[in-house]
This record gives sequence, structure tokens and C-alpha cells, in this order.
Amino acid sequence: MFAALGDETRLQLLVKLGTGEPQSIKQLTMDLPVTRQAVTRHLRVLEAAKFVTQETHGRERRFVARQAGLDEAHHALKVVAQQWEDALQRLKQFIED
Amino acid sequence: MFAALGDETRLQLLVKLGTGEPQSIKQLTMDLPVTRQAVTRHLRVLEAAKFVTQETHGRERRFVARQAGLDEAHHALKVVAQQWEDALQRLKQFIED
DNA sequence: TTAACATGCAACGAAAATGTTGCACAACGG
DNA sequence: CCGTTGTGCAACATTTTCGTTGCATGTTAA
Repeated sequence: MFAALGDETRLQLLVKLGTGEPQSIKQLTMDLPVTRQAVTRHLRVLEAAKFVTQETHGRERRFVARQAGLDEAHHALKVVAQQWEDALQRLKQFIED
Repeated sequence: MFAALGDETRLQLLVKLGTGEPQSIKQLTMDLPVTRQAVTRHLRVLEAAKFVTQETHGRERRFVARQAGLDEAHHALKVVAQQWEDALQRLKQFIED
């Protein structure tokens, strides 16, 4: 999941899709400094990580942001961050006592 | 930042450090199926991404979880998730009208 | 002082990620 | 029907990442 977010190009794709508009591969490739094929690959990664979904439309394949995907990543970090906070808090308390 | 989280070994290291206890490289290497050198590298990545800090202690180098690091990652995702939600909401509204 | 210990640095190898190009094919439009 | 368009697949090159091993160095403790 985080690995999918850990690439600059993919982050840019997610930002673009964040407008909510379904967009074709060609559309998504514009403005990016890589070829259509590279974008296709990245989209496949994002789809595998559940950050986007597809909808075929004639000869086009439009990709859409998947809200739940980001929510899940967000939640995962929230949980870990909370655990850390608790642990560090306990440790601090222990040292003070 | 996300790239640093996107590796299984590094995630395990973060979990271990999540106990709050500062731990040496040797300690962190135990239980992991890789060599000390590999762990050292991962720790360097985590430090560069601000997820951990060091404190030299004699001949040991102890690493500590850095709460703020996770908080920042968490916050970053929160912001993007919110933007997505807004955009998708507007789009839905637009379609319904 | 000297042996044991924790670590750093550098060289190297293997695997994965990223990107490209070339060709094929189905859908659309005049 | 035929050219254009949006895409898929496969082969390949390059770069990064991940891991190892070997040796050097500072610290500790008997």
C-alpha cells in the first residue's frame, strides 16, 4: 500500500484523479514526462493497491479515484501513530517515576 | 516519505521501535531474517525520512521512534483524503443536478 | 594490554522497478 | 470501408533497491 504511494509519478496521478473526474490513460499521460506505457504500468500498481478503479468506455479506459483506498491508508497510519504515542507516553511516565 | 514506509523490513523495524525503547542495531537485527548491514541501511532510510533518530551510547548506536514523523505522514494522507472526498462529493452533486 | 564486541565502510551481486520502443488490434468517424 | 485513435503486449535497457561479504576501527571489560 505505502509502496504504491512511494513513487513520484504515481502521486501525481493520484493528485490528478483527485479532481474526481474519470480520466483516460491518454489524458493522464499529458503533462507527465513519461510515455503512455509507463503511465499504464503505474495505473496498474495503483489499481492493485486499491487506490483507483477502471471503467471501460468504448475504446477508452477511464480511471477513477477510489476514496476508500486513501481512507484505508490514512487509517492504518493513524493506528500506528496512536500506538507509538501510547508507548512513548508510557516510557516517559516510567522515566519520570 | 511513503517510499520509506513501503518496505516490509522497514515496517517491522518501525513496529519494534514503536515500543518506545531505544534499541541498538544489533538488537533490531535479531528476529529479522537479514544481516546487520541490511538493517543499518534501512535505519538510514528511516532516519532520512525523519521516522527515527539516533543517540550514540558508548559503542552502541541506539535508534528511537520519532513520533512527529508518523504524525506528519498521517497528516499528509489526511489532507489528500479530504481533498478527494470534497472533489468526489462535488462531482456526485453535479451529476445529480 | 588484549580479546571480545558493536559498528562503519566499500565492493559486489541479484532482483525489482522504471522507462522505452515496436508492433498488433479493436473502436470510432468520415 | 479505411484512416485515425486509444490501448495492450512483449522485448529490452537502465537504474535502484536490497542484500551479502570482507575488512577496518573505536569501545568495553577482564
